[in-house]
Amino acid sequence: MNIAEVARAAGVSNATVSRALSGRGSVSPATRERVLAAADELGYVVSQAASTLSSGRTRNVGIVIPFLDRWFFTQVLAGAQRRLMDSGYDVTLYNLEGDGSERRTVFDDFLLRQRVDAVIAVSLELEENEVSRLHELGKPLVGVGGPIPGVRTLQIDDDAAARLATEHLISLGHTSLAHIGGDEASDADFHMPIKRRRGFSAALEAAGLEPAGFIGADFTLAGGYRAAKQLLGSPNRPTAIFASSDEMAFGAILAARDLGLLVPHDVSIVGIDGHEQAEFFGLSTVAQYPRRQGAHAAEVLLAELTGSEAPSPEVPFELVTRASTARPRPA
Amino acid sequence: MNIAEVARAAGVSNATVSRALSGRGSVSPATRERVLAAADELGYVVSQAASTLSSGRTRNVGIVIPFLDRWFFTQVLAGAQRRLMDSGYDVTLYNLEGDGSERRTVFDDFLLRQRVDAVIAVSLELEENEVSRLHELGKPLVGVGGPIPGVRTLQIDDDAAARLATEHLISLGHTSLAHIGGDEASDADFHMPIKRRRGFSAALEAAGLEPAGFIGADFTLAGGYRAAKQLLGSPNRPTAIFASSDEMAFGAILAARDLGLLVPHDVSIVGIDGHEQAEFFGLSTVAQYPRRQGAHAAEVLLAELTGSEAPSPEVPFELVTRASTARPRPA
DNA sequence: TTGAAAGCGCTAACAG
DNA sequence: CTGTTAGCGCTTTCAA
Repeated sequence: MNIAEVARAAGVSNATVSRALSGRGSVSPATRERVLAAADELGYVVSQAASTLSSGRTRNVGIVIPFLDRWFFTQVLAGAQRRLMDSGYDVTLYNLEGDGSERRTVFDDFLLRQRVDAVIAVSLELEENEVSRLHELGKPLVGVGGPIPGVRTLQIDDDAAARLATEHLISLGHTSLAHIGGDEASDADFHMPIKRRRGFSAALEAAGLEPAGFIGADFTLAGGYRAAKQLLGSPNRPTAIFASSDEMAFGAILAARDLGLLVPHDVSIVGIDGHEQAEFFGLSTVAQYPRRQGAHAAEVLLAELTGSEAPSPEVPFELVTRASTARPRPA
Repeated sequence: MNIAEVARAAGVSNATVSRALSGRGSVSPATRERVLAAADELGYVVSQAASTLSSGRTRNVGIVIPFLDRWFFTQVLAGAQRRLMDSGYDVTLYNLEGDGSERRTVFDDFLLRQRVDAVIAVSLELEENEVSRLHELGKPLVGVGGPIPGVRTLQIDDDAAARLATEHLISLGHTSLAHIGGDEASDADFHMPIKRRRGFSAALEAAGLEPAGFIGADFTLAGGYRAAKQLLGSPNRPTAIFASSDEMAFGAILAARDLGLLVPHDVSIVGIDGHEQAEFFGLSTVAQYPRRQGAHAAEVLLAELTGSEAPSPEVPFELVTRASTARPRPA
């Protein structure tokens, strides 16, 4: 089943079938109608390989991701995949987790094997030559969740988001605030932890307050738990904790409970993310929308691929207040 | 940069380069050496499209998945992707979550567009004609996490796993056991909930016990929480709960705590999955290894594609005992 | 073991 | 608006 058979059935040339089916070039409505009918009847679908070979377009986008088991990443992936599929694009997934050897493979072999039209890099710090090679090949590249030098990137303003979370606590009247943030090890994340910590500090400073503590941990429930245990177990424990991610914040909530502390009565806790379980935990958080970020990234790429003007990448975030934050208990 | 340039550089024909690089057909060691050197030097990689068009092979496997935000699925995906990448295969991700309209698109357009050599279906009940169309196209198909009629599938023996979990509780001396399982809505899962419930019942029956309760919920933390609250809030609450998934079990643990019950002192809780957070929660569970299941699935496909004998799909599971289960408190 | 040559199925100039 | 035609780059007979 190939284009020729459709052409024969519709009584036109191969080229016309190609035009009618792809939408490139003009075809009279009547002819298009006939072609579509014939193609449908015969159950014809273009051969991806032939089309690619001839046109240079693959209708395939590569998504490179550092892990698969973090909520943020899968959300971005899902959002991007969905948006791309809606436009008839396939998504090839490159999961870099592991020893790092696959990273070179991905770049040297896969991306260069002309398998993709464009690339989305999620929370990944690309090396300069990785970026430039993609550029040379004319492949649009957009980052999500971390800035890549010279590359359009979608990410929330981490500094501002952290400030928002902190100011929320301050506005409630807290004066003893601690922060649970990323440790040095979380470097796949472009200093994101540092920016959030900076936002925290800035908000405190603006209010004339001193930080009541900082503990680095990894971005997991267990990490948040351990850090919070430490913070809340100390003699002069803070009355409020800002955690750099919701998963950490969940851990902090559990730690507080295990210490017999009531949230928010004894300690207020706020996170960043808008994780789907935040509602369950009653967690106040600065929500970001990774799914939309993924979809936006896809749109930017799609626009670049079709030569239209790329949409301006707005990356909204907002405070969602739930039961985990309240005024501090009067001393 | 194409095969011809490499051929020229190595002083051989295109055909020989193709043979040397693909390993199909015989080439003298010396020649192969020269070809590889030339290709490497020139930074040549075969054009996927041209190769596919000419050979009919895509070196691409489609993975179809119902959601992206469930631990089990992403683990399977990661395992399969990794194994396939190691063998030089790409993975195209089809995420079916949504209204179901994309399901037809995926089958009608994407899979038939000759974009994949094989398909892995994760926890997806395929319709008969979907299966047969893949068959007609000669595309190997393997399922993970749910049986598809007429298709090789990797999945744990749900009945046996549930029995194992239940017997663990019984062997500790519990006589009042309840079950939190999937509700009717979880139908993407091939009656898996039903099989697990059956295993639970069978184990009780074999021990001459009556079930102390069953509540259906969805496979989430919140679902498990609500169900456990109900179970544990009742006047004659069970001393042990078997939850169909670890996430549900986490919810049950939190529910117990919120009710002021001690785990395992007042109530023992066991799950199924071997979720990465099970350790944090101290959850006893019947661990399965979805990552390995994904890798196995990939191996089966790879074997079928190369014509070698497919490995026998072993799908192990085992009881991992932690702090959430213990003897019932003497009455 | 190696080379010559015929496609694989589609797209995009170009001509009309 | 439509047809003709020349590739796209590789694989695979078939011969040598």
